[in-house]
Amino acid sequence: MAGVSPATASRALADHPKVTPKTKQKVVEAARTLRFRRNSLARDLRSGGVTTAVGYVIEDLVNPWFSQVAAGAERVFRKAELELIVATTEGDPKREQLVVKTMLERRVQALLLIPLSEDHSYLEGERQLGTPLIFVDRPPVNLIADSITIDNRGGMRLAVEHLAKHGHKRIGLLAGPEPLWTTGERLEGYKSGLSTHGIEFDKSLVRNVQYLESEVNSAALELLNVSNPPTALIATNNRITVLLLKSNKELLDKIAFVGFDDFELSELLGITVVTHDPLDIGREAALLTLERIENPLDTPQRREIGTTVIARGSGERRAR
Amino acid sequence: MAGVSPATASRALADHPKVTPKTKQKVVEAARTLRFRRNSLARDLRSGGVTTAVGYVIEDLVNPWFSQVAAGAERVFRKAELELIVATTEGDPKREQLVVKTMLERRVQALLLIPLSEDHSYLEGERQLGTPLIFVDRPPVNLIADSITIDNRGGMRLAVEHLAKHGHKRIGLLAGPEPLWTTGERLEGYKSGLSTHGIEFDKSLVRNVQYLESEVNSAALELLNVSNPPTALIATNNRITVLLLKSNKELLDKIAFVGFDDFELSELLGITVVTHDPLDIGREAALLTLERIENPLDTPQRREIGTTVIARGSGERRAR
DNA sequence: GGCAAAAATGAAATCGTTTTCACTCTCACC
DNA sequence: GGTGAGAGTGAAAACGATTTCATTTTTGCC
Repeated sequence: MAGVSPATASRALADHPKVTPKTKQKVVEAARTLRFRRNSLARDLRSGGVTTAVGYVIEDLVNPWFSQVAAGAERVFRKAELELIVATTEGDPKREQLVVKTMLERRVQALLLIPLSEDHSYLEGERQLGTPLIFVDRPPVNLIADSITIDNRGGMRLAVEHLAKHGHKRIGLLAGPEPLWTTGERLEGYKSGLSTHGIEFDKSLVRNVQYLESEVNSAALELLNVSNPPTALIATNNRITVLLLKSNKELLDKIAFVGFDDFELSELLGITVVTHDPLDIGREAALLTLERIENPLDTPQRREIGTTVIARGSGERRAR
Repeated sequence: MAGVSPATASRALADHPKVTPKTKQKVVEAARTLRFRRNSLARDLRSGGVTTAVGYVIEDLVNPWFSQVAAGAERVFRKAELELIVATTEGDPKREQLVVKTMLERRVQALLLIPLSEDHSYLEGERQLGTPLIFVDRPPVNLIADSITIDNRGGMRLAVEHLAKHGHKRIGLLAGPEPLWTTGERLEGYKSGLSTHGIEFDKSLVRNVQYLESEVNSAALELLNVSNPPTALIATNNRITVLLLKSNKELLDKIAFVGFDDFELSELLGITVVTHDPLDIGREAALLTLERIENPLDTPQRREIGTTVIARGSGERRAR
């Protein structure tokens, strides 16, 4: 329509320097009236076969923590003109593989992954091909790749220390499901914190629970009814904290309590927590991703995000 | 490597019927050892130039409401083997245009949009080209397109009715920022609800606020200090409700209160709300999208998601 | 074994853009 | 006016898969 070759048209629309203003104007005008939209598929295919997108694989979008991480990452990627393609695994390790495969076929520049499966050797090939793989919240298993995690052990040590400072020597632990890597780490941090303060680890003060109101409630009641019961309680994540609040708020008025991970309205409810900023994790993960895109051959890194205690009342009650 | 032509290789990997099991095996094997990954860019380009992805443009990922909607949509799209590409506008209408353009260049099958801008005529061309455009939570302006919204007016009428049933005749309203379409709708619903119950609309009982704790607090205090003060209060969205709780929980113990939109821990706090399920919105939006992909020429629809009252105590206090 | 039909495979075009290379044209300078 | 440099443009290849059409191979049957 502008009476020029596709080559010139392409150059005109790409702001190429070697094109007469007159020609350019003709092309731009024709493009507008034809409602021309450049096809990125063809464009990306031609120029190296890599899209300007980054994949982000998560368990599920309903959990605000995941979307906060996504938000933090997105803000960084946006500046680098990278888009986010999101896919969920729905807690199914098999789906993880499928979803990852689709992402890679889509030729994303990099892949952020909150892993589920217990073995990531299936990604070894991809790693060798040079696609940056960034593990978020949990490290890779049987694979060498970059990862960003929370300082789970350190955070838990902080929680124990906080309670110890307020005179507690019997500290109960409501922990999440066992197989989770983070649960294990936090348990280790708990033990390490106890030993630092000369408190002996007592297995009867630890309960692993599923995320059900009833189960959390009964586990908490059991914990408080052992002989020589705890004077303080720690929950290893915010889901447990919230379930505990829903099922048995009064219980938390009687003892000292510290939760791991913050949650909305925690301030209003006066719940002391050890926490971190999910946006930070996303941001750091994205920054690491950009570095790895830049230098794909550098040694993979393992970075940790620090945690802090926010005192709001529940964790500052002194031991009897 | 398998000693066959690209044509045969393609057929073998695509489970084409006309390919010998033996050849297929050779190809599959070669693909594995070469770590072959099909390039969707090329594939999609060849087959019509449309990706198997749907764009989702939102204001920001931090707000759980948006990600819940995304989750609802994702679940439907997953079954249709469509992926979600997410981009945020960060509250900038100009960015909306940019982001939408990028999505369309990426050749998404459809575009879900929680619109920000006040004029969507810029999408008219796209609509004519047949790309399904689905507006979520707010309808399009100056454009005919599909939309899914909450029944804002109906919900607000429910809230008023609920309070009226408990004897309230003076009902205050803490409303969000004026320019928002939803705010306007909810205000209309409030007025309509009042008139149904023979209560006269009193402008002095309505306050528009920005999302700041201090502003919400002072607006609430002002409302309760007018002559002949309200005995009940409605907040037009959960952000206001939460800010009110944070700034002045005691205030809500004194009067009847109904919030619009639910929020985490509302149950624990005993806050009565008019609500809907964001997952529903996402689901419906996705279903509508699939329909439109199927029949691009059908007349655009405007669907509404219903609301219900959940009584939890705060809204059932009787008027003095 | 020969022949026709059916099945399997390959050659080549295609999707829409970018880019290299070659070509033409303009312009400055001698 | 001729020469050469440089700017602007076009022709054509390329990206990696799919698909049509033609060709080759296999199969079934007499």
